[in-house]
Parts: sequence; C-alpha cells; structure tokens
Amino acid sequence: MRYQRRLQTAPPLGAEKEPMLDLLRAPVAQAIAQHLDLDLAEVMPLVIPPTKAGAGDLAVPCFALAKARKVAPPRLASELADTLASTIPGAQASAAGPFLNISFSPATVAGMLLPALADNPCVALRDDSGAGHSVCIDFSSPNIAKHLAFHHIRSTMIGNSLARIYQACGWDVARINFLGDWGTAFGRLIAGWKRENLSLSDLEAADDKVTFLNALYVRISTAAEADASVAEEARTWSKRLEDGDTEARELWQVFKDASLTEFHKVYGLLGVDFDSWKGEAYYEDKMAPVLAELESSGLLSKDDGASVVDLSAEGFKKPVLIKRADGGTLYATRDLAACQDRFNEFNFDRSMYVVDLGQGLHFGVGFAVAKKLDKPYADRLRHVGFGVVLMWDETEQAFLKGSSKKGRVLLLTDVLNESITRARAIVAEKNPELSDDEQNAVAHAVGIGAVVFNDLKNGRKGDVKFRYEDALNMQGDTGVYLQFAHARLCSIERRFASTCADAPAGDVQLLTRDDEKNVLLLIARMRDALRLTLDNDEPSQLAQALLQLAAGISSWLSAGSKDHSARVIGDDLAVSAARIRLVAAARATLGEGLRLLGLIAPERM
RNA sequence: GCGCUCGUAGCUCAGCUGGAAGAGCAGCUGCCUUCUAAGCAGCCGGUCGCAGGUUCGAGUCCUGCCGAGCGCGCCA
Repeated sequence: MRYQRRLQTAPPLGAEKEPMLDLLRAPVAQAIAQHLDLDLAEVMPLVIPPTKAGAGDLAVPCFALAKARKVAPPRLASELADTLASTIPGAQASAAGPFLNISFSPATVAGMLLPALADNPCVALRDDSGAGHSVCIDFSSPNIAKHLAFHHIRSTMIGNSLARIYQACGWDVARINFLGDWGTAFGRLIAGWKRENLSLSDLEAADDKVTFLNALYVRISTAAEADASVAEEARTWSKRLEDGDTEARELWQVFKDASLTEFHKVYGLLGVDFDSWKGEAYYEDKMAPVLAELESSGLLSKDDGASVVDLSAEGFKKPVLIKRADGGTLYATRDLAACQDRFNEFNFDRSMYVVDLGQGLHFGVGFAVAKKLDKPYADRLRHVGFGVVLMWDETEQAFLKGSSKKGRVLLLTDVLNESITRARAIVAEKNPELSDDEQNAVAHAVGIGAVVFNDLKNGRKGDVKFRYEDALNMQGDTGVYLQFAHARLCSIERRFASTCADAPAGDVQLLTRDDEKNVLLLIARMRDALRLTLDNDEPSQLAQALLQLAAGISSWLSAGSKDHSARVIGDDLAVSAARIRLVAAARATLGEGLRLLGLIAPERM
C-alpha cells in the first residue's frame, strides 16, 4: 500500500518484498528491459552490487544480454549507459568494458531510504517472512553437574542469535535448552554424597556449586576404582534413581538445581534466556509411546538383542539403535520423543538443533526415522551444525583439540571474566570521566561482546581456532569496533539534541557527500544480509554486513576530523539537520544489528 | 574403508543464486587545540590445494586426486 504511488512509475517486482536495495535496482532493470524488449524478471538478477570497489552503486555485467543481441558486450554496455542516463533521474551510468556501472546521487538514495527508516528505525533489519510461523530452536544444552566449557559458547550464541533473528523476521520462537540431566553419573554423585555424609549446607557454602559437584565426582570415581563395593553402591543408587526412589530423586533435584544456579550466572553474563528447560530426565517415562509406534509400524527389527530401524533404503550404511539389548533406551529414542513432544506443544513449522557437526549422523538418522514414520514434521527438522573449537598450544605451536590432560580446557565463565577484566582496564584508561558503574557496564558489554563476536563473525561450519590474544582483541574487526561506531553516533546525537534544538526538519537534498551515500547503501544492504542469515541459519552473514556498515560509518565520521565541512554538526544548521537523520538511521541499524547478534550496544564508551 | 566439514595474503578469515580477487592481525608511513584515535588515510603482501570438465566467463558448479579436522551400535 505504502508504495502505491511509486509503483505508477517504478515496476512492482521486488518492490513490495524488498523496499530497500531493490528500490534502486528495479528502475534500472526496468529501463534495460524496456530498451531491450525483455521481461523485467530476466533482467533483475543481472543488476547486482558491484564487486569492484569504486565501480558505482549497482552494476550490470553485459555478457549474456550482449550474446542474446549478438553484439559485443562493451558496445551494449555503453549503449545501455546512454539509455539509463536519459531515463533515470539522479543516476549516472557509464560503461567499463563489458560492465555497466550505475551511480546514484546521495540525495536520491536518501530520499528513498530515510523516510522508511524514520517510520521504523529497525526496518533494514526487519522482515515479515515468518509471520504466523513458529520455530523451535534447541541450543546450548549443557550437562548437569558439569561446567559450561568454553566450547559451549558456540551453540549458545549461535542459537541465541538465530532466535533473535527469527523473531525479527516475524517467527514465533521457542528457545529450548535440552539439559543433559540423566545418566549413570548421578548414581555416582548420590553414592558419594551419602558416603561423605554431605548436607545441603555444604553445597550452599561452595563458591561454585558445579565445582563442588565435580570434585565430589572425582573423589567417588577414584574410590570406586579402588574399591569394588563403592562401585556397587553407585550402581545401586543409579538403579534407585531410575526406579523413582524418593531420596535419590530428591538428591538428583538438588544437583540439578545447583547446576542451574551456576548456569544462570553464565547465561546472565551472556544475556541469554530460554523458554523451555525440559531435559533428558523429563523424557525418561515418555519413550514407551515412541517405541510402541515404531513397533506397530513394523520398523523395528532385532539385531544382536537390540532393537534397530533399518535405514539402508535411505542411504545409511548402519541401522539406528533404538533400544539396547538390556531394554534401555538411547539418545535417538529420546530425541524422537522430544521432537514429538515439541510438535505437540508448539506445532512448529521448523525445528532446529544447534549442535556441533560431529552429530550430523545422529540427526541424519533421526530425521530419516521421523520420515519413515510419516510424521507431518519430518521435513521441518534442521540440524544447524558448527565446527569444533581448537585451542592454540604454545609448545606444539598449533591449534589442537581441547584436552583436560594437556591443560587445554577453558571454562566459559573464566574466558568471559578475563575479557571483562581486560576491557575494564581499557575503559579506565580511555574514559576515566565515566562513573565507576558506567565503566563496569561498558567493560561488561565490551568484554562479553569481544568474545561473542569473535565466535559469530565467521561461518559456523568452520572450526574455531581459539587464541586468547585474538579472541580478546579490542581492535580491528571485532565486536568493540561495532560498539565504538555506535557510541560515536550516539555521542553526536546527544550533542545535536543539546545544541541544535531549533534546527529545521532535515532535507535529504542536503545529503550530497559520497561517504554519506555509502552509509545509506550499506544500511540498504542489511536486508540482503538478513535474508542470507535466515536462509542459511548463518549469523556470520549479519556480522559481516555489520562490519562493513561500521567501516562506512567510521570512515564518514572520521572525515570530519580533517575537514570541518564534513562534520555532522557544523555551521549550516540545515545541513546538520539532514545529516543527523542519517546518524539516527545508522545508529538504529547498527544498534539493532548488535542486539540481533546478542551484543549490547552502549550509548557511550 | 565410508560419510560430513574444510583448503583463498606470513597468521585468522570474508567472498550471497557463476560475472572486475577483499578484510582484520602482524610489519611499514602519515593523522588527535573543536561531533569519541577502541578510530581514519595509505604502503607491503595472493599461479584462490592439484588436475581435468561445464561455460562467453569458475575462488564459486561437476568429477578425480592430495592434505587437514570430525564422525561411523548398545554413551550422550
């Protein structure tokens, strides 16, 4: 509706769905289509952002068009350049060999973008493609009575970011933390607890309850190795726990609550929360229906006493194990039950598992079984995999897999706190005028942001090579870089508000600088980045686009330190008023982008 | 052996549906008396693992090699 007036002169294709960059693209494609007597749909994909820097705002490689017309590409390019120059106001077109390059005036771009951004400052990072749809996102999923290790940041922050991004695109999102809260380890813990005659107050007194439980686990495991009767005690408690023994269940609950207390501290630091905390234990008594269904559908067969589903027709070499020879259920069984449970509760249109790529086979077979059962949701399941974390080993001079024996294990909370500490020292040095509270808040935002952004900025499928100096770096392509650009924009807005209260409404015609246009185009391209992020479940697409936006902003703002006329706030109040509109748009876009990645954007730092 | 992920600058990586090789770090130059130098401007640095194929055009798609990481039944 809002674009109706424009549609009388510009073509409809893409304009409704893509009100940002395509507003520039469509008129170009239309003019070319008309000139060559082609369908608009054929031409649109040929109008692309140029890969070569300085080649303009849009480009059209003319190879295919020229071939169809049986002319040389450079000749067609210059022919089209002449056509466009006369048909599109505010645009300049030129041929560079076989490429047609198009540039718009800053005011033309601003006129198209700024009104939309004034209506909704986050419009560049909004999309309603998910409206009316729901998605389950399974992420983080740590094991009870163990620490969140550094590698947990991957699932936790990729999942958190995807949850926010799906939400921004209109999806109804359920964030699920599938806790690993079941297994024989708890029998051991209970046995140890009883042997040592521990009480709740012992646990309460511990600084870190998970550390307390870990230590207990190590002691009882050592004792069990030395003494067979201790091992027998542990087995007995495991059995009692499974059978629902009251005392066992109560202690199990104590351990779980204690672990969750520690988890919440870390999630609090990271700004992550969940809608569902159903863990493995919850599904213990909910697998019978799954087994019955598999049985009645004739999919189960026996293999060495165990029950399996054959998936050779689906291309899997080995069948998937559903029930152990001793009757116990397994990982796959539990996930099938959980999947059904989520469908019952959320009626999801998509269900995602943010779990490392090493589990690809597990999800592959699990999804295949759902399909064999003709589940309506079988095609809605996605494994969002990611690579492992490798730690820099000084003695080996190489990135190696984490190993507790070799001291290459880091706790997530330790890395985060170290980063905050480093950030605190830098804040104190750079901004001593900020209050202590403010310095602490900035150190938190910057310290956490550095670690989180370091994890999100690259494609999720690659292995993460972790080196302290790199992950905690506060210079270059980092989270801090984005936050700093955002804080500068906020600072200019504050100054404008206090010194230019009587400024007129900003007139986009006064935006004439190329660096201003560059920022506008970068904002417009956020839509493409958002779509790529969503299509590929890949937050790095958004992260990379934000880096480019921040670079454009930094370059623009820094121009003012040499050239007084380039400043946002200058002698000409009308120009300042126009530029502050761009500042506001850039600040809102950058701030929202940071939020979607799970970072905090301080207003001063 | 089979499967998955990958191989781009000294290091860490980006490169969207094929269209004109990009960042950051490290090294070297410049730039803070007025909107934040956690920054900006610039230099240096690449037969995109190798070989074929498809195409007007391949870092991108296909095949085969080589190399790395991870995974392949009664743990999760």
